[in-house]
This record gives sequence, structure tokens and C-alpha cells, in this order.
Amino acid sequence: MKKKIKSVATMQDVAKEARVSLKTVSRVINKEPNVSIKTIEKVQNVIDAIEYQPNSFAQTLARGKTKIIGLLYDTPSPNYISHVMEGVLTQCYKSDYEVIIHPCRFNETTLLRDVELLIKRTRLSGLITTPPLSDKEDLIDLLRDLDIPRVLISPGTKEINEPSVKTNDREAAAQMTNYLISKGHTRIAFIKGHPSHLSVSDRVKGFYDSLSLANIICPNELIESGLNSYESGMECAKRLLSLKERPTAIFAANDEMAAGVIKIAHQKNLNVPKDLSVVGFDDTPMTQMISPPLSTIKQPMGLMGEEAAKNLINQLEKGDEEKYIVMNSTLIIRDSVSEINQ
Amino acid sequence: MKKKIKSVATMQDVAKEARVSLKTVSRVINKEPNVSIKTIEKVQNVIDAIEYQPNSFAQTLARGKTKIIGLLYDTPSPNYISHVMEGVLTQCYKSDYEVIIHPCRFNETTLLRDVELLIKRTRLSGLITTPPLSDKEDLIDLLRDLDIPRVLISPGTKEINEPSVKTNDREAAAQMTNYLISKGHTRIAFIKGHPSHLSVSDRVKGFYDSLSLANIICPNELIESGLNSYESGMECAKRLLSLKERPTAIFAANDEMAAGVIKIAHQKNLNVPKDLSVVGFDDTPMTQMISPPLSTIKQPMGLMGEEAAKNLINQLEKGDEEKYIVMNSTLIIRDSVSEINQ
DNA sequence: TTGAAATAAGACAGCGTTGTCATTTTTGAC
DNA sequence: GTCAAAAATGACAACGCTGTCTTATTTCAA
Repeated sequence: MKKKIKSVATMQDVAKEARVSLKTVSRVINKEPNVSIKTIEKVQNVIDAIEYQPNSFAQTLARGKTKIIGLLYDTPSPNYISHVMEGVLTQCYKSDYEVIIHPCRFNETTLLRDVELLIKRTRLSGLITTPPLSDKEDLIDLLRDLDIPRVLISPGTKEINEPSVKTNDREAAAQMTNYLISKGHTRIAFIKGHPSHLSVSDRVKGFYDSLSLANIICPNELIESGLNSYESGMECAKRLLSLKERPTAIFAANDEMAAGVIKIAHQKNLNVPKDLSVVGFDDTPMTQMISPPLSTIKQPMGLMGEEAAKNLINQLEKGDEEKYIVMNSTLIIRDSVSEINQ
Repeated sequence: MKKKIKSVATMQDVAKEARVSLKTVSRVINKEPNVSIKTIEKVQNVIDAIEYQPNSFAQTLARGKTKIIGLLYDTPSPNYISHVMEGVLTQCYKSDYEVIIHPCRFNETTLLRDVELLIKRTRLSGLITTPPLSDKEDLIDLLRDLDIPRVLISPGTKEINEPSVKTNDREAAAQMTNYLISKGHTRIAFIKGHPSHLSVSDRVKGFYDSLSLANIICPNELIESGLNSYESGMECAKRLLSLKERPTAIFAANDEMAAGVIKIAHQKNLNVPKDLSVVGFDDTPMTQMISPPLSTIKQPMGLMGEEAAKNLINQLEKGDEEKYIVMNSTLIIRDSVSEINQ
């Protein structure tokens, strides 16, 4: 084999310099037991001095398993992905894992095949899924069959028996509804999210929780089904605002749809919030740039990413049992809701 | 060494099954010359049959270099990153490269050290930078010193001598200005971008180009300097709209700032576009959700990511010379500009 | 002081590829 | 049909690490 100019230090170099065997260096690096303090120090000093970094490829090959985690997301990616990603990356770097970000198309027929190849090709040892992929049953089944450790972020509330990180969307939605009720609203409309995106479409439950607690009955005409998009929000708003008896407030299951509602309200010369209160869900950056700034619910996406990674790494290293983590969303009050005075 | 259950096929399996040597299989996989058609077919059939996937770690170790590309971005990430990312990923998967996405903080003092460690640790063989990192001279210097093949996305127009992919922002800004002029505007203000974010801050040049061509003189009071943020757009707008003689149009160097301008205009009871025309730059999704929908300039971010990756891979594999790629931005006309009738 | 157990350190093969070089087979000009 | 050149194939070491097993050293009870 052609002699190559060694650009980076190898374990050999460390061993030679510290006058110990390869294996001893390996022990120090991997914090294995049965090395004397003196030796550890000696080796560590050399490592620091020559800035040795283990070659992860050689490690992987020798160990027979990777330290790589895959992150699956649907593209075009919603805004929150970048936050989740950051959380996952933060956590993984701490534990010396690499992350492979893999874009998928929810509706692509090749999705399953594609993910299977990804796993085979990269030999990744664990996977994190984000919505709406977390709700794709055949995908989850595949992962289970392949016996790949995994964590789902924000799967629907359906009783999947999988490790996951989710937010208390239902409670948060209830809290938001309480807030509207506390402002005197009783005729409140709700725009549901895309049916295959369970975590969004389920938010309606919290809405009903709150309503029934307040003894408010919500007629069917006030429940619309959107598709998570701005346009679909506009469609739903058109119908809601043409009702004989208009709602005084509209709660959209995500911010995009809420923005669509505000757009239509303006077109109909309704003042938001004076004539119509509107609230959303997700706290996308856009919520602060529209008029009026939108009251909404903020999920701790970055933290969720961190928790998901932590959970997965624990599974991988300590063989921890699967865990279900629930995190708190918070109500963000801006200027899109006003008091109703009878 | 502990015998491990072989979960996936290895080259050995293929070789045995096809009754050829290891090396021949390797040749087929890497499309090396000097293999007979017959043999290629024979081997390929076995590969397909047993769904053999080369172990990239063993490959990397044996080859002495990785097929990994790093993508550096500043966090919190602007919206466009996800598009760039998708383009890069698309292209890299085609060529069998992995991508490591690495978030950085532009102002962190540890940035350089951090990137250097990343390179050492992952042994990545090339890097793509996104703005504003593409303008960080010490970072670029580091990459040059380390002799890492690289491609910068949207660096400032300053004469850096580095392979890059950029858009014709200057021409596009001129085109936008022409558009405003064609609508009868002559008193046009411009809000510059963050000074360290050259590709944004340079957009003012196209503005001047167009103005001077039309023999319009722009007084200094109409040039503001923002920081790319919504808030800074509001600040600048406050000043501009308090001038004795108000501008009839404001061109902001990015959409966020333009949104801030519209916000302030509304606060001052100015109708956009009737009393004030506003345009932005970037075509972020938010532009369609604000009122009125913002006229802006769209950069082909996905394509730029693809081109950057293509460029980098060519450098790596064919030793291509550095290249400067320029792509076209396009004017997107929505409803934030109106005609001036004297 | 002795010797068995506990602890520390090392030798060496093997992980799954690819590069180099050696060997075998095919080709084609005469 | 012969033989040199070209093409196809193979043997084997090396990449840089870790697992297993072996050997050397230390510890400490009797």
C-alpha cells in the first residue's frame, strides 16, 4: 500500500511516545478499568500534547457498531425542524455521536425502502423521527422489525407503544381555550390540522376539554378541518366568517392556518382582534411579524430534540427501557385576542 | 475476537458466491477498469441478490479518506438553511457522500477551534459554508491553511479568491429598483443589511446602479442601516417615516426588515401600498402571510445547495479547479407596490 | 517471607475494505 | 501457430482501532 503522509496522529504515535502498548492507550481513551492512575496521566498528557483524535472509522470497524444516529424529517421541512435538529446535535456531540440528517417525503412510495437502505448503508445504530413521520405506522413498523432503537418526536396521542418525546398539547390547547373563555368568548371556532399529522390534528381534544368544563356547547359548524397550510386556513376562515352567526374567536391548530384566518378577516374588513380574536399554535417566527402579532403556544422544540437524543443514547449505551417523555408547552400572549363586552 | 453474528453481507460473501476474488468484487463496486463484462455481470447479480452494501467505514479506513462533506451554518438558522441543506443532501446522496450538518455561532470565540476539531474528528474531506459564515475571514483563512476543499455559498462581493456559489444579487436589486422607478417612484429609501453579512449588505449596490442609470439622486437621509432583523427594520422605518419629506417607497435588503417597515407604516396609519410601497429580498414564506403580500426577490436556495455540493465533489474527485458559480435570482411581484400618479 | 488473588499491561488477531504488485488469461500481429 | 503485449484476475498487506487472551506486576493475608 502506498505510504501515505500521515496528516494526523494515530494511536501508534501516542503509544510510542508514552512508552506503553496500543491496548493501554485504547484503555485510557475508552475509560476502561484496570489502568493505574500514573499510566492514565502519562497517556493523557501525550494525547493532549499531540492533539490526538481517535479515528472513528477504525473504531467503528473494530467495534462492529457505529456511533451514529439518524434524524428523519419530512421535506419541505416545517420551521421547527431546525430547532429540533439543534437540540439533537447538541446532545449527540456531548456523547460523541454523529448525526445523519435524512430528508424523506411522507407520501413517497419509496420511503420505506429508502430508510431501510439508509440504515444498511450507514449502519446507524439509532433513529429519531419527527412529525409527521412519527405518525407513519408502516415506517414505525419497519423500524420495529429491523430492531433499530428509536425515539419518536411528537407522535399522535394514539397508544403507540414506542419511546417518544411529546408535549402536553392537549393541556396547552385547553389552556388556550380557557384563556379565550376568560375573555368572554363563548362562540369559538376551531380549525383542525391535517388528519395524518396526528399531533396537530389532536389538538382539538384540548379544545373540547376546556369547553365542556365551561359547559359550552360547540356546534359542528364551528369545527373546520384544515391541512396545516396558510391557504387551507384561508379556506376554512372563508366558511367560518360567512356563517349567519359568526364566531367571535377562531383557534387554529397551527400558526400558518391562523395567519390565513387573519388574512381573510382583513379581506372582509373585520378588525383583529376587535371584531374577531384569532389564536394559533407553534410560535413560528412569523407570528410576530403579522398584524396583529399572534397569540399562540410555544413548544420547547430544542429541548425536545435534546431529550430525544438523550433517551436514544441511553437506550444504546445502558440498554435503558423505552421511555415516554412529556414536556410542557407554554401559552404566549400577544395582541390577537380581545375581551368581549356584552 | 468474539465471533459476531454477521447481520449484513460482506464483500467476502459476494466473492465466494460469485467465485471471484475479493479484489474483483472491489473493482466492480468501484467501477474500476479491467474487468470483463461477463465478470461484472456475474458479480453485480450476486450483489443485487444478497443486497450487499459496502461497509463505508472499512472503505474509509482502507482508502485513507472519507466521503463526508461538512455543512456549516450559523445558528439560530435563517429560514433558507433548510433549502440549502436539501439541495446539498440531494446532490451528495447521488454521489454517495455523507453530509454532516454543523451549527456554529458566528460570534463565538471558540468557532475556529470548534471547526478545526470537527474536521479532525470526522476527517471530513470538504466543507460548504453558508452566510454569514461565508464572510468570516478568519474562518476561511483557517480552511485554507488546513487545505480543506471548500465552497462558499453567497459570500460578499469582495474579491475573495475562493470557490463559491452566489446569486446575481446586485443585478436583482437593480431590477427591483427599476421596477419601483417604472411605477413612478423617485424618492426611494433603502435599508441596508448587517455589515458583517456582506451578501445582504452589498445589495445596496444594485440599488445605486439602477438609480444612477435613471439619473435619480438619492439623498443620504434615505439610506438606513439595519441588522437584518424585524426589529431593526422597525427602527429604520421609524426614522424614514418621520422625515419631513417621506419616501414613497422603501426597499429593504431582506424580508424581515421589510416586514418591520410595514408594521411601522401601519402603526402610523399609512396604507401599504397606497401611501407607501415596500419591497424586500429573499422570498421567505412569511412574505405571503403578511398584509399586503410582499414583493421581493427569490433566490434559488435549493439549487445553490446542489451546485455547491456538485462543485465541491468535483474538486474532490476530479481535482477540478475552483469555480465561481453565479445563479439567477428572480423578481417576485406581489401587492406591496403601487403606482405613483403625480 | 511466601504465595495466591487481584490488578495492570501487553501481544496479537480481526473488523471489511482498497492499493500494490504478481500472476494468469486473452488478444492479435506476424 | 507463435509470442509479446494487453487485459483480467488474484494474493496479500495495510488502514487504525478494539476484543480476547496471556503475561507481568502488585497487593496482602497468613
